[in-house]
Amino acid sequence: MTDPKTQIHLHNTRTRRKEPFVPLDPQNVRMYVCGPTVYDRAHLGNARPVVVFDVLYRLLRHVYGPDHVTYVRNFTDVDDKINAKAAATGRAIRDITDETIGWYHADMDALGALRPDHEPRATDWIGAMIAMIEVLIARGHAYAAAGHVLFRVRSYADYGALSGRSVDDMIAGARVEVAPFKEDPMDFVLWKPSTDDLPGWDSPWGMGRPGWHIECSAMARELLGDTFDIHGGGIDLAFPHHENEIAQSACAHPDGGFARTWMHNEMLLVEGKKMSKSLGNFFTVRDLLDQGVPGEVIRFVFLQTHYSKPMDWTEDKRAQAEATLRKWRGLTAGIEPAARPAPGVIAALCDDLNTAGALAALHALNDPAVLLASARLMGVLADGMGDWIDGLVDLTPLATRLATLRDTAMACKDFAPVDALKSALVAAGVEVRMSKAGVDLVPGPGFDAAKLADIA
RNA sequence: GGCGAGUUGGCGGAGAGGUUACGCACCGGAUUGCAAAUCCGUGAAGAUCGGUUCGAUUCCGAUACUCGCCUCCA
Repeated sequence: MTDPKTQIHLHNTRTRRKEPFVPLDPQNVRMYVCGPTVYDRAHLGNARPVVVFDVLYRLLRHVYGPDHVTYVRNFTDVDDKINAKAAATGRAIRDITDETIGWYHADMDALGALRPDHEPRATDWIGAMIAMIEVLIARGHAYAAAGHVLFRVRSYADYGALSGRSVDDMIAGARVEVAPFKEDPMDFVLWKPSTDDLPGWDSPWGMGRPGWHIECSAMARELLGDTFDIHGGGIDLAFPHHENEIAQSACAHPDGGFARTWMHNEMLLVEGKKMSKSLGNFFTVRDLLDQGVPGEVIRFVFLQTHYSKPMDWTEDKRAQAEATLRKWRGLTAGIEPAARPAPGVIAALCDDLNTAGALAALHALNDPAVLLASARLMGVLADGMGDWIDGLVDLTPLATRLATLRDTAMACKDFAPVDALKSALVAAGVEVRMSKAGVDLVPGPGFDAAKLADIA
């Protein structure tokens, strides 16, 4: 499967350049992506990194072999938002996080995203976090104060390198009150105390719970090692989350390089604004699925925009994506995929995951078997994702009826009955194709099976 | 205020220092009982102002606008 001529290039946030991707170990390419905090349904913006890094995962598996890629995506199941929901509903935290993880899996599966090789839950790795915090304290990079443990940003000279800012700049722009027990305003929490009504674990600093960033540092190290290839997530995580991860990992294990390539996807926009809870402009993946928008269509819309650019979700894009998929599903129906995807598609994906370019290359293909194989490399036209295309309605009887009416009309020159039936079918969203060969009925965009009942 | 990203034809959206991106829509033609689908074809672009160059939408620098991020709350 490995083709020595296939060279992947990726834009590295750390160096701000597009670089040739050279894995530390081609036998085990390692990628960590920041996953969700599981307190509610994933909104559409949460789905973008999932699809982006799913495409990367598929590409890496294609280039290095399916057994030579390790993909880790965490579940953050300890967080104050979860605590708040538990307090508000009276439900157990584990109950909430289990349910939310189930939703997440169902929704991301619907988008055709492969499950990562490991999906660690933060609460299963508290010990590793405590151990890492102890190392940081021992090495002088962290200090305990007032039941908290804080990371000493001044102890890490490169703090701010990823996001391109200096500690002094950040302090100058700071607009938040500073806790009195901090040595420096920029110091961030590694561990914080828990009261009896909050989830807590025993630690050298008393009952408490981890801060936001330490989980990823600890779990990435446990599952991927001190140094690994790719770390990904949304651009909004670059600061402070990833900056703090780097500080923690680099200071705890200075010999490891932590992640070599950092990749960040841009935000999903709605009406030109980032989709976020605080703006109230969000909707969930499940909302769309329930409205009848197939996961494959959502995925296709995502792929139309390069991951490094903001993407506006619009009804128009949804309709176009659906039309294209209908066309391709029709072209590839009953066809076996070719042995290899098209070189042009692979080349586009290897060029910093140019999914829009790859889609364009797909349009240029004229062999359905190659189209199918190439599309599947990107996670579309997959088996099991195309159920939406067929609907559950057999249109054959109506096609036969229309053909009979048409034959009669051709003889007697009265086309009114034919046109009446055709109009009804069109009104129900059916594409009517009449040719010398016969009549073909295909569910089109906006197909509504309920309206067929009136015809029958 | 600091840091980062973006600005391409009606819409979406790529690549490349000099030759048609592509998709959708539009228009013309073939085809059709009329359509649809399909096929063929035309037109249409790169925020503004400078610079480098024989030549820039593509490189460099400003300006404008848009978006994102800026310590436990997010």
